[in-house]
Amino acid sequence: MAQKPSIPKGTRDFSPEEVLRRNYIINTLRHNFELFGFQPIETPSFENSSTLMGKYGDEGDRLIFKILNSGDYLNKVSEKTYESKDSNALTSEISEKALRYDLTVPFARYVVQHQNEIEFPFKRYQIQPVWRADRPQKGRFREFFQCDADAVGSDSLLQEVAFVQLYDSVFTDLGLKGALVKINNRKILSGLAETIGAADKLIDFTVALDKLDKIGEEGVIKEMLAKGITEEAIARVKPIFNASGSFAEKLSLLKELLVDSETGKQGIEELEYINTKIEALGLKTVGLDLDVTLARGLNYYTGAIFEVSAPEGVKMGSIGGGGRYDDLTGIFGLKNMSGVGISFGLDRIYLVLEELGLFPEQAIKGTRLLFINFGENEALYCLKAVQSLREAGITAELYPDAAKMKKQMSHADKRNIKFVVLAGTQEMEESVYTLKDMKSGEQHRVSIEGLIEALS
RNA sequence: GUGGUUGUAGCUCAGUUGGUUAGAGCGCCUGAUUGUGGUUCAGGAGGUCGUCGGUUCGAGACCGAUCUUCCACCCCA
Repeated sequence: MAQKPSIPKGTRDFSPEEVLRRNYIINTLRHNFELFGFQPIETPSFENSSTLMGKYGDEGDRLIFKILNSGDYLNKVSEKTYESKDSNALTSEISEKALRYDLTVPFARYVVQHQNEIEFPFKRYQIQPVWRADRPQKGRFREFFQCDADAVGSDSLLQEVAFVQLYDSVFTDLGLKGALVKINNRKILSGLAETIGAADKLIDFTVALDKLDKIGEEGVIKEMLAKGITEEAIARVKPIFNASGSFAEKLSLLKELLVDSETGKQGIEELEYINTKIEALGLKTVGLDLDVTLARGLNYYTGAIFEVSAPEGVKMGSIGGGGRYDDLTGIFGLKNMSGVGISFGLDRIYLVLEELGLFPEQAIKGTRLLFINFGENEALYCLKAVQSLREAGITAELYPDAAKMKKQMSHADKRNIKFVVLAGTQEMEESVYTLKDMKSGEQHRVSIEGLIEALS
């Protein structure tokens, strides 16, 4: 037997229906990105390893797909490296290119490389696949699309405000109600760590805090203790574990806690500014909420942190996220370039829309009209009508072979084509077409104009 | 990367303590029906039981390795 074909772990094929649905989401995103003044760019699917390595932490480096050098790469490895069997050392000698891990670092590289051509502030969007050598599970793949919008070269908090509006606009267009934009600020997290005397354990502190909704208060406390944060310190931040109420109420709780922290107070001011503006402008679909426990993993966020959660009742994690990073381009030598950006999780939005039945039928329709093929002469007669229909913007096609009627009709049925036309010698003599509605089974004879009218 | 889980027809799955020729439903093909699809009826094709190795007189079943599926952790969209 022939070898059973397969695709690599964590990758997927997409059927026509799936591609149409994905395109519907992508088109909605693209439309809104452009509406907000973002410009499209694209970057290569693989970069020099040096561009990517070390930007995502040790864990990230492990998850980057490396591309093997061409030629007799092993022959060029130094004896010392070869004999040491040190994977990391060997990797850098046999691989100098790697698949894109996200869109943010390539964007930073792009900005630095093209800084003299770019007009700042620069707002770009980018919708491309990225790759991670992760172990896949539900909603997590080794190849997936990121849909990013970032703005660099402006410190203004109005950018943050615009991103909240962008989320609102996109989810309004997609008809997805109940999504919640959660916002926090890295400075508040720093302030909290500072206030409790754990400034040196900021990362451990935030990682533990981020798990609150997953492992609960006890779990978080346990993890913090394990990381060496004292009981007194934990007791001081305990009020935020079950902070509730309005945005303003949570802010006032933070104000009390962070009264001695300059950094913390600055974070509060920023959140207050964003919230005030959003309240004045109003949101159509999404909600905006302050979530003090929001502490997304990426180390480079310095200000606002965003995360969008799916509507309640849908078993899905975040469907988007982002934040402000003050010095992303610094690693490539361009200082003082603040950026802020968000990302939409295409695959997860797809799963949510599917679960809630929110894909509009018109967005995913295929061919609407199939002409049955009775032979050479009849086919030509049909193609004339096909041509006219296509000129009128109606998707129509002729079955390519004069196959059995049953086969052709069944083909239309399986492809979910709503109408078929039967045109044989009788119809040709009278210059008409027999149009059949596949759902009702009704059929009648009409002219070309009649066809166009019926399908319009 | 750690721990667990899964793999039998195109798809979803049965398959008894290891014992002839491995089954079902759906789908597919042919016919009933030479200008009418879906429904119905009759017939038919399709399997190296993920792969490699081991135990055994005998393996779909037991053991090992490997790949794959899904889940939890780590991390993340």
